Amino acid sequence: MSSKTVLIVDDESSIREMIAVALEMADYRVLEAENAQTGHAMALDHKPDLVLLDWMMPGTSGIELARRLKREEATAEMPIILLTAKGEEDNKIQGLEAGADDYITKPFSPRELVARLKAVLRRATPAGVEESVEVEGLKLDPASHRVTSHGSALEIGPTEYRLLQFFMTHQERAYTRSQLLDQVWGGNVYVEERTVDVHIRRLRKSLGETHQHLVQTVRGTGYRFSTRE
Amino acid sequence: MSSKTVLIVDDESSIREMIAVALEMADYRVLEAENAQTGHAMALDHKPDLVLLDWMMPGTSGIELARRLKREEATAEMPIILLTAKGEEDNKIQGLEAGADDYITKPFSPRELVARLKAVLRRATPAGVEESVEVEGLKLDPASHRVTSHGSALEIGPTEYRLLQFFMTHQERAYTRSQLLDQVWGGNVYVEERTVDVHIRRLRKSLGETHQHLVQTVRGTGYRFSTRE
DNA sequence: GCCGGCCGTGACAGAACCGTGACGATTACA
DNA sequence: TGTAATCGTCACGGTTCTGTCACGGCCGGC
Repeated sequence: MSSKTVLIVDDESSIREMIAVALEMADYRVLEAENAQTGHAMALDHKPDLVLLDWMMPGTSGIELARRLKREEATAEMPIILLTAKGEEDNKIQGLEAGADDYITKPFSPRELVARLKAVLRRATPAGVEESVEVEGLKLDPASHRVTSHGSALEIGPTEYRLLQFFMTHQERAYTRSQLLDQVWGGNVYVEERTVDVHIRRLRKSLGETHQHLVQTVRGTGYRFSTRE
Repeated sequence: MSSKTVLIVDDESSIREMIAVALEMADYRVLEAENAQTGHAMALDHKPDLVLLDWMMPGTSGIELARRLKREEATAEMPIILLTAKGEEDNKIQGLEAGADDYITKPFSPRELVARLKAVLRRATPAGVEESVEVEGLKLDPASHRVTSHGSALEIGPTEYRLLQFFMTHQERAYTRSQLLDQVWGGNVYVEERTVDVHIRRLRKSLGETHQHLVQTVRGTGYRFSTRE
């Protein structure tokens, strides 16, 4: 579950700070810019998953930046949430016409912010239609989030599920513990490499006698999922 | 999933335009009329699945048109959403009495509009289009808005009903709390994810011993409705 | 056959996750 | 206008999952 990156563009550092704290607590990566120019540059540079834009800023205004971002190919798909001071309700339509995806009126609670931000991200990321995979009667179906062995359900924990999913979509190739941590646990976590071994063990146990030969140890390297020997 | 047709009746072309864009992005077909007369004609002519009506218009007002549409056989089943300027909250009751299915205050975000429009379509689709669903003696009948277990009625709240309906029409698939909030609550609401858990609980309680195994927890992910396992 | 490194395995404590009852607020209804 | 129903949130507790460790077996090289 790789965390998303959010770019905050606001001239008041105290506001930026508040938002940043709230977002970091909700496990988002945060970038900050204090004016439209640097904001624009950072949007191009870091490709954040979402941009939080203050309406009123010295120099180029938020809405102007919003228009610019929507106009450019590289950033057009980037969801934008506009922040505005209370009592400027009329701007709402103007803001949304500029291409903003949502519009939050100050003052707002951090929780509201996070909730609306989630909603916007949810919409912006269409659920990937993942295909189910089957190998020797072992079937993993992402839609129902189920693993079956010749039709009967297997008990399997969340991490084992992800591990198996990764393996089944990347068969016949050896991965180091480090690579598996990256791919299955998600990059920026600090976890002992030996932990992989433990989950491999648990996965094998879940797979049972029938299928555990599919998860193979590559001594000195890591593990591999393969139907061949 | 053939896309639905929405008729917009508003005298301001900029508003019509904004709404049209939003709806087209959400994959609806859009018809526009700039006054009640042509709106009325188009409603009869094209039989849209829903009508968006501005309250204040020169000549015949939106609410008047709403009443007329509800009075005539051919258009009585047609869901209507009224649009009104802010600060005219009092009209709400009047509007709903006239037969409108929902009531949106300007300014509104396209997102909000689409969400509420979906909600209205979901619950107000003319009888006959929505089939009743039955699974293991548990039957949900949209026409009578009733849930029965082997013939005897079940007590079930509005939200639980919608939740169950969604589940029964989307079986064998796991949904995250976030997705359920989108689908059942409507995308623009700001509600804690754990709230889903509580309603799942209430739904299970309503279903009773007999059927609660159908609502399954997918640990680490969300919930699923399934007859298997 | 000996040895060092590598890996399987069981145990464990802390964290994460989910079910559940309760509560205040709002809404619907009589 | 009062009463009931429903909603969203919270806090508590049980259960499951996770990451780590330690022990010991296994393997390969010499």
